[in-house]
Amino acid sequence: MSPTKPKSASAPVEALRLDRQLCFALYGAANRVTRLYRPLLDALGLTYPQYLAMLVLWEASPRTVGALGDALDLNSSTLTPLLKRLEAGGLIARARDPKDERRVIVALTDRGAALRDQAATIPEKILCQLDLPLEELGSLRDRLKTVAV
Amino acid sequence: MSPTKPKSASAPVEALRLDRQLCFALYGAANRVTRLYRPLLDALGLTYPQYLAMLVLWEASPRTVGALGDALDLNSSTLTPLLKRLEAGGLIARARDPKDERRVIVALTDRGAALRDQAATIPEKILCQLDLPLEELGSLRDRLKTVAV
DNA sequence: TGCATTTATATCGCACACGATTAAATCGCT
DNA sequence: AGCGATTTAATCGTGTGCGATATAAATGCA
Repeated sequence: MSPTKPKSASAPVEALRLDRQLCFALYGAANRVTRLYRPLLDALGLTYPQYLAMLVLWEASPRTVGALGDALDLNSSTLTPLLKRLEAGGLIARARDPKDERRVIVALTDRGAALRDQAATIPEKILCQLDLPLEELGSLRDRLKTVAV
Repeated sequence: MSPTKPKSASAPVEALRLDRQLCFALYGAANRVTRLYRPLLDALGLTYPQYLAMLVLWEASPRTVGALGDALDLNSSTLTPLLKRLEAGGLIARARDPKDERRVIVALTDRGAALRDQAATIPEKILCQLDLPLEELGSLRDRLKTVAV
Protein backbone atom coordinates (compact mmCIF):
# COMPACT_ATOMS: atom_id res chain seq x y z
CA MET A 1 0.00 0.00 0.00
CA SER A 2 2.99 2.29 0.51
CA PRO A 3 3.61 4.58 -2.48
CA THR A 4 7.27 3.56 -2.45
CA LYS A 5 6.38 0.06 -3.53
CA PRO A 6 6.44 -0.23 -7.32
CA LYS A 7 3.81 -2.97 -7.09
CA SER A 8 0.92 -0.58 -6.66
CA ALA A 9 1.81 1.14 -9.91
CA SER A 10 2.93 -1.81 -11.99
CA ALA A 11 -0.05 -4.06 -11.36
CA PRO A 12 -2.52 -2.00 -13.42
CA VAL A 13 0.11 -1.51 -16.11
CA GLU A 14 0.58 -5.26 -16.33
CA ALA A 15 -3.17 -5.69 -16.49
CA LEU A 16 -3.41 -3.24 -19.34
CA ARG A 17 -0.83 -5.22 -21.25
CA LEU A 18 -2.52 -8.57 -20.69
CA ASP A 19 -5.85 -7.15 -21.61
CA ARG A 20 -4.45 -5.57 -24.69
CA GLN A 21 -3.21 -8.85 -25.95
CA LEU A 22 -6.60 -10.50 -25.72
CA CYS A 23 -8.74 -7.77 -27.20
CA PHE A 24 -6.04 -6.99 -29.74
CA ALA A 25 -5.88 -10.58 -30.86
CA LEU A 26 -9.63 -10.79 -31.27
CA TYR A 27 -9.92 -7.43 -32.99
CA GLY A 28 -7.04 -8.14 -35.34
CA ALA A 29 -8.12 -11.66 -36.18
CA ALA A 30 -11.65 -10.52 -37.01
CA ASN A 31 -10.35 -7.76 -39.29
CA ARG A 32 -7.86 -10.05 -40.98
CA VAL A 33 -10.46 -12.73 -41.63
CA THR A 34 -12.78 -10.14 -43.15
CA ARG A 35 -9.97 -9.05 -45.47
CA LEU A 36 -9.32 -12.70 -46.35
CA TYR A 37 -12.90 -13.20 -47.47
CA ARG A 38 -13.21 -9.96 -49.40
CA PRO A 39 -11.69 -10.96 -52.76
CA LEU A 40 -13.70 -14.19 -52.81
CA LEU A 41 -16.93 -12.43 -51.88
CA ASP A 42 -16.39 -9.64 -54.37
CA ALA A 43 -16.93 -12.24 -57.08
CA LEU A 44 -20.38 -12.94 -55.62
CA GLY A 45 -21.20 -9.30 -55.05
CA LEU A 46 -21.44 -9.82 -51.29
CA THR A 47 -19.82 -8.15 -48.33
CA TYR A 48 -18.68 -10.24 -45.39
CA PRO A 49 -21.69 -9.48 -43.14
CA GLN A 50 -23.99 -10.04 -46.12
CA TYR A 51 -22.33 -13.41 -46.66
CA LEU A 52 -22.96 -14.36 -43.04
CA ALA A 53 -26.60 -13.36 -43.41
CA MET A 54 -26.87 -15.48 -46.56
CA LEU A 55 -25.33 -18.44 -44.73
CA VAL A 56 -28.08 -18.19 -42.15
CA LEU A 57 -30.74 -17.96 -44.83
CA TRP A 58 -29.29 -20.87 -46.77
CA GLU A 59 -29.81 -22.95 -43.66
CA ALA A 60 -33.47 -21.94 -43.30
CA SER A 61 -35.00 -19.51 -45.68
CA PRO A 62 -38.19 -17.90 -44.50
CA ARG A 63 -37.07 -16.14 -41.35
CA THR A 64 -38.06 -13.02 -39.51
CA VAL A 65 -35.67 -10.11 -39.11
CA GLY A 66 -35.60 -10.85 -35.40
CA ALA A 67 -34.64 -14.48 -35.92
CA LEU A 68 -31.87 -13.39 -38.27
CA GLY A 69 -30.70 -10.89 -35.69
CA ASP A 70 -30.60 -13.59 -33.02
CA ALA A 71 -28.56 -15.86 -35.28
CA LEU A 72 -26.11 -13.11 -36.25
CA ASP A 73 -26.19 -11.30 -32.89
CA LEU A 74 -27.09 -8.05 -34.62
CA ASN A 75 -29.94 -5.66 -33.96
CA SER A 76 -32.29 -4.14 -36.47
CA SER A 77 -30.33 -0.93 -36.85
CA THR A 78 -27.54 -2.93 -38.44
CA LEU A 79 -29.65 -5.58 -40.10
CA THR A 80 -32.36 -3.49 -41.77
CA PRO A 81 -30.02 -1.54 -44.09
CA LEU A 82 -28.03 -4.70 -44.86
CA LEU A 83 -31.20 -6.59 -45.79
CA LYS A 84 -32.36 -3.70 -47.95
CA ARG A 85 -29.13 -3.97 -49.90
CA LEU A 86 -29.60 -7.71 -50.34
CA GLU A 87 -33.15 -7.02 -51.49
CA ALA A 88 -31.93 -4.38 -53.94
CA GLY A 89 -29.51 -7.00 -55.27
CA GLY A 90 -32.38 -9.39 -55.87
CA LEU A 91 -31.14 -12.04 -53.44
CA ILE A 92 -33.94 -11.81 -50.88
CA ALA A 93 -37.50 -10.57 -50.54
CA ARG A 94 -38.86 -8.73 -47.50
CA ALA A 95 -42.54 -8.65 -46.55
CA ARG A 96 -44.62 -7.99 -43.45
CA ASP A 97 -46.00 -11.11 -41.81
CA PRO A 98 -49.79 -11.05 -42.36
CA LYS A 99 -50.27 -12.91 -39.07
CA ASP A 100 -48.31 -10.31 -37.13
CA GLU A 101 -47.75 -7.05 -38.90
CA ARG A 102 -44.90 -6.16 -36.57
CA ARG A 103 -42.72 -8.87 -38.08
CA VAL A 104 -40.91 -8.72 -41.38
CA ILE A 105 -40.29 -12.02 -43.10
CA VAL A 106 -37.12 -12.42 -45.09
CA ALA A 107 -37.02 -15.11 -47.79
CA LEU A 108 -34.45 -16.11 -50.38
CA THR A 109 -35.33 -15.43 -53.99
CA ASP A 110 -34.42 -18.01 -56.64
CA ARG A 111 -31.33 -15.99 -57.39
CA GLY A 112 -30.42 -15.89 -53.71
CA ALA A 113 -30.89 -19.63 -53.33
CA ALA A 114 -28.87 -20.27 -56.49
CA LEU A 115 -25.97 -18.21 -55.21
CA ARG A 116 -25.32 -20.96 -52.71
CA ASP A 117 -23.70 -23.09 -55.40
CA GLN A 118 -21.18 -20.37 -56.19
CA ALA A 119 -20.48 -19.87 -52.50
CA ALA A 120 -19.85 -23.57 -51.97
CA THR A 121 -16.19 -23.30 -53.00
CA ILE A 122 -15.39 -20.48 -50.59
CA PRO A 123 -14.88 -22.41 -47.33
CA GLU A 124 -12.29 -24.68 -48.88
CA LYS A 125 -10.31 -21.74 -50.24
CA ILE A 126 -10.45 -19.99 -46.89
CA LEU A 127 -9.35 -23.10 -45.02
CA CYS A 128 -6.31 -23.38 -47.28
CA GLN A 129 -5.35 -19.79 -46.61
CA LEU A 130 -5.93 -20.08 -42.88
CA ASP A 131 -3.57 -23.03 -42.79
CA LEU A 132 -5.00 -24.24 -39.48
CA PRO A 133 -5.44 -27.92 -38.62
CA LEU A 134 -9.15 -28.77 -38.58
CA GLU A 135 -8.85 -29.81 -34.98
CA GLU A 136 -7.45 -26.45 -33.90
CA LEU A 137 -10.07 -24.67 -35.92
CA GLY A 138 -12.78 -26.56 -34.11
CA SER A 139 -11.50 -25.88 -30.63
CA LEU A 140 -10.86 -22.24 -31.46
CA ARG A 141 -14.41 -21.91 -32.75
CA ASP A 142 -15.89 -23.53 -29.66
CA ARG A 143 -13.93 -21.33 -27.34
CA LEU A 144 -14.91 -18.18 -29.20
CA LYS A 145 -18.56 -19.11 -28.88
CA THR A 146 -18.27 -18.84 -25.11
CA VAL A 147 -16.62 -15.41 -25.13
CA ALA A 148 -18.79 -12.64 -23.74
CA VAL A 149 -22.09 -14.42 -24.20
CA MET B 1 -18.96 -37.99 -59.97
CA SER B 2 -22.41 -39.27 -60.98
CA PRO B 3 -25.16 -36.75 -60.30
CA THR B 4 -27.21 -39.48 -58.61
CA LYS B 5 -24.75 -39.63 -55.74
CA PRO B 6 -25.82 -37.26 -52.96
CA LYS B 7 -22.16 -36.93 -51.95
CA SER B 8 -21.35 -34.44 -54.69
CA ALA B 9 -24.04 -32.11 -53.42
CA SER B 10 -23.70 -32.53 -49.67
CA ALA B 11 -19.95 -31.99 -49.42
CA PRO B 12 -20.06 -28.25 -50.20
CA VAL B 13 -23.10 -27.85 -47.97
CA GLU B 14 -21.22 -29.42 -45.11
CA ALA B 15 -18.29 -27.15 -45.84
CA LEU B 16 -20.50 -24.09 -45.72
CA ARG B 17 -21.71 -25.14 -42.31
CA LEU B 18 -18.25 -25.77 -40.87
CA ASP B 19 -17.00 -22.52 -42.28
CA ARG B 20 -19.94 -20.64 -40.94
CA GLN B 21 -19.23 -21.78 -37.46
CA LEU B 22 -15.69 -20.46 -37.52
CA CYS B 23 -16.25 -17.08 -39.10
CA PHE B 24 -19.47 -16.70 -37.13
CA ALA B 25 -17.72 -17.38 -33.88
CA LEU B 26 -14.99 -14.87 -34.61
CA TYR B 27 -17.38 -12.23 -35.89
CA GLY B 28 -19.75 -12.63 -32.99
CA ALA B 29 -17.05 -12.72 -30.34
CA ALA B 30 -15.45 -9.55 -31.67
CA ASN B 31 -18.79 -7.71 -31.69
CA ARG B 32 -19.72 -8.96 -28.23
CA VAL B 33 -16.38 -7.92 -26.75
CA THR B 34 -16.75 -4.47 -28.24
CA ARG B 35 -20.17 -4.18 -26.62
CA LEU B 36 -18.68 -5.37 -23.33
CA TYR B 37 -16.13 -2.56 -23.34
CA ARG B 38 -18.49 0.18 -24.42
CA PRO B 39 -20.02 1.17 -21.07
CA LEU B 40 -16.60 1.22 -19.42
CA LEU B 41 -15.05 3.25 -22.23
CA ASP B 42 -17.94 5.69 -22.36
CA ALA B 43 -16.80 6.91 -18.96
CA LEU B 44 -13.41 7.76 -20.49
CA GLY B 45 -14.87 9.27 -23.62
CA LEU B 46 -13.22 6.63 -25.80
CA THR B 47 -14.51 4.22 -28.41
CA TYR B 48 -13.13 0.70 -28.55
CA PRO B 49 -10.72 1.29 -31.46
CA GLN B 50 -9.64 4.55 -29.84
CA TYR B 51 -8.93 2.63 -26.65
CA LEU B 52 -6.77 0.17 -28.57
CA ALA B 53 -4.86 3.05 -30.13
CA MET B 54 -4.34 4.58 -26.70
CA LEU B 55 -3.07 1.23 -25.37
CA VAL B 56 -0.43 1.26 -28.09
CA LEU B 57 0.51 4.83 -27.30
CA TRP B 58 0.67 4.17 -23.55
CA GLU B 59 3.30 1.55 -24.33
CA ALA B 60 5.43 3.96 -26.37
CA SER B 61 4.30 7.46 -26.97
CA PRO B 62 5.97 9.26 -29.83
CA ARG B 63 5.07 7.06 -32.77
CA THR B 64 4.42 7.61 -36.43
CA VAL B 65 1.03 6.94 -37.97
CA GLY B 66 2.61 4.08 -39.87
CA ALA B 67 3.97 2.45 -36.73
CA LEU B 68 0.57 2.76 -35.10
CA GLY B 69 -1.00 1.22 -38.16
CA ASP B 70 1.41 -1.70 -38.00
CA ALA B 71 0.62 -2.28 -34.34
CA LEU B 72 -3.14 -2.08 -34.85
CA ASP B 73 -3.16 -3.65 -38.32
CA LEU B 74 -5.06 -0.68 -39.71
CA ASN B 75 -4.26 1.55 -42.65
CA SER B 76 -4.27 5.31 -42.80
CA SER B 77 -7.79 5.56 -44.15
CA THR B 78 -9.06 4.15 -40.87
CA LEU B 79 -6.43 5.60 -38.60
CA THR B 80 -6.28 9.20 -39.77
CA PRO B 81 -9.88 10.08 -38.87
CA LEU B 82 -9.61 8.19 -35.59
CA LEU B 83 -6.45 10.09 -34.65
CA LYS B 84 -8.06 13.38 -35.60
CA ARG B 85 -10.83 12.65 -33.14
CA LEU B 86 -8.34 11.80 -30.40
CA GLU B 87 -6.57 15.05 -31.21
CA ALA B 88 -9.83 16.98 -31.07
CA GLY B 89 -10.38 15.41 -27.65
CA GLY B 90 -7.01 16.69 -26.50
CA LEU B 91 -5.52 13.25 -25.87
CA ILE B 92 -2.84 13.29 -28.55
CA ALA B 93 -0.92 15.73 -30.73
CA ARG B 94 -0.12 15.19 -34.40
CA ALA B 95 2.76 16.85 -36.19
CA ARG B 96 4.83 16.30 -39.31
CA ASP B 97 8.25 14.84 -38.70
CA PRO B 98 10.76 17.61 -39.52
CA LYS B 99 13.31 14.96 -40.54
CA ASP B 100 10.89 13.41 -43.03
CA GLU B 101 7.91 15.52 -43.92
CA ARG B 102 6.03 12.50 -45.20
CA ARG B 103 5.67 11.13 -41.70
CA VAL B 104 3.24 12.30 -39.05
CA ILE B 105 4.31 11.83 -35.45
CA VAL B 106 1.62 11.06 -32.90
CA ALA B 107 2.37 11.84 -29.26
CA LEU B 108 0.34 11.66 -26.08
CA THR B 109 -0.57 14.94 -24.45
CA ASP B 110 -0.46 15.22 -20.66
CA ARG B 111 -4.17 14.59 -20.62
CA GLY B 112 -3.75 11.54 -22.83
CA ALA B 113 -1.00 10.15 -20.63
CA ALA B 114 -3.01 10.83 -17.49
CA LEU B 115 -6.00 8.94 -18.86
CA ARG B 116 -4.01 5.77 -18.39
CA ASP B 117 -4.70 5.80 -14.67
CA GLN B 118 -8.43 5.83 -15.26
CA ALA B 119 -8.10 3.05 -17.80
CA ALA B 120 -6.12 0.89 -15.40
CA THR B 121 -9.24 -0.55 -13.79
CA ILE B 122 -10.81 -1.65 -17.06
CA PRO B 123 -8.99 -4.94 -17.69
CA GLU B 124 -9.95 -6.34 -14.31
CA LYS B 125 -13.61 -5.50 -14.85
CA ILE B 126 -13.55 -7.06 -18.29
CA LEU B 127 -11.86 -10.21 -17.02
CA CYS B 128 -14.58 -10.63 -14.42
CA GLN B 129 -17.29 -10.32 -17.03
CA LEU B 130 -15.54 -12.65 -19.46
CA ASP B 131 -15.42 -15.27 -16.75
CA LEU B 132 -12.63 -17.16 -18.52
CA PRO B 133 -9.77 -18.87 -16.69
CA LEU B 134 -6.55 -16.94 -17.27
CA GLU B 135 -5.02 -20.01 -18.82
CA GLU B 136 -7.75 -20.35 -21.41
CA LEU B 137 -7.59 -16.66 -22.12
CA GLY B 138 -3.89 -16.95 -22.84
CA SER B 139 -4.16 -19.88 -25.18
CA LEU B 140 -7.12 -18.32 -26.96
CA ARG B 141 -5.15 -15.13 -27.44
CA ASP B 142 -2.12 -16.97 -28.79
CA ARG B 143 -4.19 -18.94 -31.24
CA LEU B 144 -5.98 -15.86 -32.49
CA LYS B 145 -2.66 -14.19 -33.16
CA THR B 146 -1.88 -16.87 -35.72
CA VAL B 147 -5.18 -16.56 -37.58
CA ALA B 148 -4.89 -15.14 -41.07
CA VAL B 149 -1.55 -13.46 -40.53
C1' DT C 1 21.29 17.25 -61.78
C1' DG C 2 16.88 15.38 -63.36
C1' DC C 3 13.18 12.50 -63.19
C1' DA C 4 10.79 8.15 -62.49
C1' DT C 5 9.87 5.37 -58.52
C1' DT C 6 8.80 4.53 -53.94
C1' DT C 7 7.03 5.79 -49.43
C1' DA C 8 3.85 8.01 -45.99
C1' DT C 9 -0.49 10.10 -45.15
C1' DA C 10 -4.78 11.90 -46.46
C1' DT C 11 -9.29 11.87 -48.94
C1' DC C 12 -13.44 9.77 -50.65
C1' DG C 13 -17.30 6.63 -51.05
C1' DC C 14 -19.51 2.62 -49.33
C1' DA C 15 -21.03 -0.56 -45.87
C1' DC C 16 -21.26 -1.80 -41.43
C1' DA C 17 -22.25 -1.66 -35.91
C1' DC C 18 -24.52 0.32 -32.32
C1' DG C 19 -27.20 3.20 -28.86
C1' DA C 20 -31.14 6.05 -28.66
C1' DT C 21 -35.40 6.98 -30.32
C1' DT C 22 -39.68 6.30 -32.84
C1' DA C 23 -43.79 4.06 -34.61
C1' DA C 24 -46.87 0.56 -35.16
C1' DA C 25 -48.89 -3.77 -33.84
C1' DT C 26 -49.91 -7.08 -30.35
C1' DC C 27 -50.51 -8.67 -25.65
C1' DG C 28 -52.28 -8.80 -21.04
C1' DC C 29 -55.04 -7.61 -17.54
C1' DT C 30 -59.12 -6.03 -15.60
C1' DA D 1 -63.97 -3.84 -24.72
C1' DG D 2 -60.29 -0.81 -23.21
C1' DC D 3 -55.79 0.62 -22.42
C1' DG D 4 -51.12 0.54 -20.71
C1' DA D 5 -47.06 -2.43 -21.35
C1' DT D 6 -44.46 -5.09 -24.45
C1' DT D 7 -42.67 -6.50 -28.85
C1' DT D 8 -40.82 -5.71 -33.50
C1' DA D 9 -38.68 -3.01 -37.08
C1' DA D 10 -37.15 1.16 -38.81
C1' DT D 11 -34.67 5.62 -38.44
C1' DC D 12 -30.93 8.63 -37.11
C1' DG D 13 -26.29 10.13 -35.83
C1' DT D 14 -21.56 8.83 -34.80
C1' DG D 15 -17.55 6.21 -35.54
C1' DT D 16 -15.22 2.82 -37.67
C1' DG D 17 -12.86 -0.31 -41.69
C1' DC D 18 -11.35 -0.60 -46.19
C1' DG D 19 -10.24 -0.25 -51.31
C1' DA D 20 -9.17 3.14 -54.61
C1' DT D 21 -7.21 7.23 -55.42
C1' DA D 22 -4.59 11.53 -54.57
C1' DT D 23 -0.72 14.21 -52.93
C1' DA D 24 3.54 15.37 -51.41
C1' DA D 25 8.10 14.20 -49.87
C1' DA D 26 12.10 11.34 -50.19
C1' DT D 27 14.91 8.09 -52.82
C1' DG D 28 17.55 6.13 -56.52
C1' DC D 29 19.81 5.98 -60.48
C1' DA D 30 21.20 7.27 -65.30
